[in-house]
Amino acid sequence: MTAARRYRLLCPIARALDAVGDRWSLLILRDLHAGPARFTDLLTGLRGIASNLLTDRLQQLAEDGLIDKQRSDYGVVLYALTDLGEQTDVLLFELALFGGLLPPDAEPRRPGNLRTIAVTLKVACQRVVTSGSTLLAALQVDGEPFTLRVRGARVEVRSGAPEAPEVTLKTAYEPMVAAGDGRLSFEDFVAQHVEITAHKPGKDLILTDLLGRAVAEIRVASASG
Amino acid sequence: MTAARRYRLLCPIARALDAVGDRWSLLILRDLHAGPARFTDLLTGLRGIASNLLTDRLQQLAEDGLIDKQRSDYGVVLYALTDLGEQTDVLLFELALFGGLLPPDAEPRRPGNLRTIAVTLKVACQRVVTSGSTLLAALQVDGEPFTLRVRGARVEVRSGAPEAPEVTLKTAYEPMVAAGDGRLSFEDFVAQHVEITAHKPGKDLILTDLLGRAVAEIRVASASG
DNA sequence: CGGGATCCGTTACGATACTG
DNA sequence: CAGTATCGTAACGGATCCCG
Repeated sequence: MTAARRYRLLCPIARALDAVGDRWSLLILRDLHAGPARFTDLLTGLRGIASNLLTDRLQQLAEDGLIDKQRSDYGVVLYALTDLGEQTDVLLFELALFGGLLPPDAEPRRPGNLRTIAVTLKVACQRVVTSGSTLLAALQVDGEPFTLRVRGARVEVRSGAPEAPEVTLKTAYEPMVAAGDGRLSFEDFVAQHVEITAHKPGKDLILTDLLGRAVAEIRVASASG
Repeated sequence: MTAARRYRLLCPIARALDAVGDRWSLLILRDLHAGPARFTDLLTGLRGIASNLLTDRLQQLAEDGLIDKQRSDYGVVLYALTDLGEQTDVLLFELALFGGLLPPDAEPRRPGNLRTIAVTLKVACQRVVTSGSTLLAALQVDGEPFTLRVRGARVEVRSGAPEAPEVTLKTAYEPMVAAGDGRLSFEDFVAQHVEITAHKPGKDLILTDLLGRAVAEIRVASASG
């Protein structure tokens, strides 16, 4: 956001919006919660952002200290959340919670990738995880690989497949969102749209239990307004 | 937001932003959490919004079912949150929490009124209130009257003075925000910027205890990223 | 005076094309 | 792959005007 169009108020809500309030910014942060990403990952994932706008936003977010531009040994450019940027997770989750109350678009556009699911899934699981748990799961959503890791009371959801997963879960994006919105019960979701394979005994139950309580938590939080 | 500039994605975060993501919308909702407001209340409170934009935003928010336009007996037009609109409270609180981590502007502009404080104060108190409490407090922030009411486990913060307050608290806006941001300790805030009068014995202690725990909660939530 | 509507200059956005 | 450059269009900001 250029200086001219900032609110410049003392109110912390306005202050937050001056940093993340313009178009695309929150969606860029959302996708970065799935782990560091290349320019092109973001460009395709955001489905419709112009490349010059992506450049502008990335620079702005970097200026405000929310993201970092990294260049690996072989010249690969990666954008990653800073510690400050990580702290948008709960905020994004609350946005998702509120968005779930609104009717979905009649003919929504498909994003180029599904990094979009990472924050919401992470925070939802984080809220219900029991400390001391351990889990390393491979998720495949419409064929796209993600890693869900629980260590201690800490949950992590990242783009990309894990090395030696204890359990593998395959599902599809649309039913996932429908379950989160409450348009599809968790039981029907699992029965009809989930294929799960345990590589280590019992880990399949741990995963479905975690996901079930995460979805239940979303429903409770949505209803408690 | 016109149809052309909507994201139209399935992702609930994008869905939320399609409803509340354009400029001023979240700040309008923020101010409405202080209770129903007139067009002019919003116009002055938002400090710098153009009247045509306010009209546009109010219509859009009404279309999406977040607010209601009411006309009282004497033709006074009031805008109020719907039940759906009320549910933006936690979202706005999380924005405030995140904004508190960002450096405040060097020379912030003053809003025309202080409705801005209502949501944040309400949700912060809501999070720490002990069920069964009862309190009716008159707040005066820079001379502007607010009502803080606790009934059961329900907290309400509204613009305007209460009828028969059990306690009256006078303070100023800037130190309030500083205390919320953590730039000023709660003890210093109370000692230097708060004038409190109990009209019913003990209610002053109940109020300061509530506020103290609310501020502590904000600090904990901000640090736990 | 409250509650807007209209007009107009400026800025940001969106789409496409192009480059190291 | 990671952007830059250009350009038409839509949104914003400020001011003025209008009507009950």
